[in-house]
Amino acid sequence: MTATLRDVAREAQVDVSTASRALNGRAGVKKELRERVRAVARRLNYRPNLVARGLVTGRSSVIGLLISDIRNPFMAELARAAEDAACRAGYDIILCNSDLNPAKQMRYFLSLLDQRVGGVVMNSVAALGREDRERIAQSRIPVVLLSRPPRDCSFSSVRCNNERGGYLAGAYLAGLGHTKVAHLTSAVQHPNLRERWQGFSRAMQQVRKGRRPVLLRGAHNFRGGFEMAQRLLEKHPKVTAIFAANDSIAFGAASALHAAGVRIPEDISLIGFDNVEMASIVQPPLTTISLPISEIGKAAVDIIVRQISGKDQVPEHRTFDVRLVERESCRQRQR
Amino acid sequence: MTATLRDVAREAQVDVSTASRALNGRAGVKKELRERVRAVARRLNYRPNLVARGLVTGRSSVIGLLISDIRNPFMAELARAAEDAACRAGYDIILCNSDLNPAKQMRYFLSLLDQRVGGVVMNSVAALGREDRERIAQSRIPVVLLSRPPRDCSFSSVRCNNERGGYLAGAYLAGLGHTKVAHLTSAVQHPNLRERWQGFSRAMQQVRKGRRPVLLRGAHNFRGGFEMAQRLLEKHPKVTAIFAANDSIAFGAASALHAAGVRIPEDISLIGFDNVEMASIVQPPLTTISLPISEIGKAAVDIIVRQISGKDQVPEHRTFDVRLVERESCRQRQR
DNA sequence: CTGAAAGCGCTAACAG
DNA sequence: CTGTTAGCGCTTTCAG
Repeated sequence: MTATLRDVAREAQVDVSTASRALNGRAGVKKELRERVRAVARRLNYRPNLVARGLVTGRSSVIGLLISDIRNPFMAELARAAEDAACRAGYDIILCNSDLNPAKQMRYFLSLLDQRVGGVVMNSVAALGREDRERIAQSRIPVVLLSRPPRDCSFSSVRCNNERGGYLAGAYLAGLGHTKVAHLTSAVQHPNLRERWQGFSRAMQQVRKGRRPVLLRGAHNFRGGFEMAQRLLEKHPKVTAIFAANDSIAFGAASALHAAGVRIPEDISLIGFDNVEMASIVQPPLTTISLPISEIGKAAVDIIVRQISGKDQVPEHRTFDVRLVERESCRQRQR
Repeated sequence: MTATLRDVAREAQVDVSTASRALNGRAGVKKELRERVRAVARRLNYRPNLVARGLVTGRSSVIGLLISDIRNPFMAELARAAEDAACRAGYDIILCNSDLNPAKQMRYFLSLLDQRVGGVVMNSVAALGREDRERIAQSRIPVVLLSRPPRDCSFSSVRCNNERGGYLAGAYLAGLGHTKVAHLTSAVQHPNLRERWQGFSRAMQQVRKGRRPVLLRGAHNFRGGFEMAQRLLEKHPKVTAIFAANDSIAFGAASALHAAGVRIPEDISLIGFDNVEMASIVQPPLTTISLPISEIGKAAVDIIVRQISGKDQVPEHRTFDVRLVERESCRQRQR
């Protein structure tokens, strides 16, 4: 059905190897021949079979993107930027949703290996056992983590300064006079989330009268935020400010608060993390910690691409800065 | 580095063909041998090279998902469902964002062909020229459109009843007494969006005093909705209700309205389309047309999988029903 | 039931 | 500069 290199070669009356060279623009092909081959290829609608090429060259033109859940707007933005960068570099992206489930994550990684992807951008390997981590390292393909990498490991990483982001959130709330605060985060032990919590705690410890924040764990999505806020209202009614570990959690919390007749920011202040597009449009607009999501996605793919083509397999690490975006979901604590 | 079938065969002291049969569970291998081969494979961490397998069998285990933009929450939900279904069937998903740009769309389709994907789920081919459509059809791989297919074409399709959805929105607004209404939709001539508009128009024509709705076109995303609403306020200040062609547009419009001091639903009623998760959490919660997004994504992949494995290449068409979800963004028109 | 041989479509030495 | 040869890792006839 679809024309092969042999068809082109036969039609142009040259050998397949010559046709290959001509089409790939490799040096050492007479101009006239190259033109002829290219003309035939165009006429036959020839398209190179990347599967075959990958088999012989040993390198594929596919990159795996193994994330928690594409429905998380943060991940969608990141995936979009990653896909754009990959496309520009001539790569395709295979999308996998792990829900941060370790078993699922490992299964997906192996299946990406089966597809002989050139590299993988993935959330984190913190939840995986030593053996699995070893297995990933042994695969010898470039891996970029979207979180702080474990010590002495061969993976690259791209992330934001989570600790500082958490600190900014805490300092901001403390500055508004809030002493009884809560942090809504995930049940999963993800480095990014842990660091946010650490930064937040550090900020709260620095203020006098600062009590230890209430820590609630649940699913790190809209529903989880909703449920955690409900629990919070029931068990810790004195809390005057909430720091959500990401914007999705914040949205869920806002929804629960609203349903319970608790006003934001009059009754409770709310601050998020990520600054996804939606943060600016919910009512009230969400004060949150902003990070360059697209740049992170792009940087991750760029590292993979560089490591695939170059031979420098030295891991690269990039940390992006964060900043607080003040909108309308927080205010001075009322006496 | 990674063990090959030959390694397994040598280690198990059988021929590669026997090893292949044993591992693939094909009939006609003595039990004892099969066990031995499998044991060796496990010991060597053998994983089949799907690229090589695809080359010889001619069928790949990858499906292309060629959509407008994964950042659209509707698409993210659909992609997630599609990926889940694909994974269950042993397929991987390659993600491509076309922005509905015809040239980009075609480029991506061809690049998916280069990867020898087994099939493609894509938005629509309406924007493509005849020649490109022909090219897609000639590829002979199963294609599922997420919109009404052009007549006499060989593609399958999965979609919702857009016309009815538009009609429901129109009838609802008319029932609330709105006669001066506007429709905010995309500049792109997408069948889904056109059908929504047609249904909406039909509903408005049925009411007495119903004027022709104002029709505004822009980007079918948050920003587009924002800009269209601004234009609307400036040029058509008398409008009392807005039907947005999708929820993202509605969110953008809500934001612009809010920024201009126009209240929803007191001053203007707003209804969306898609019922993405966010619709229930914005303030006020968005009244919208609901469709089974996940089922659509799953159905699309299921059709591809069925057509790849079975030999029935007859196109399949599925239409899902819609319903109106009444929340708080619309109210009776005030005199 | 198992092995030998051919070949998927392509690239990459190596000769000429 | 071009053709010849070999082979990537796997499946699949075809013999034995």
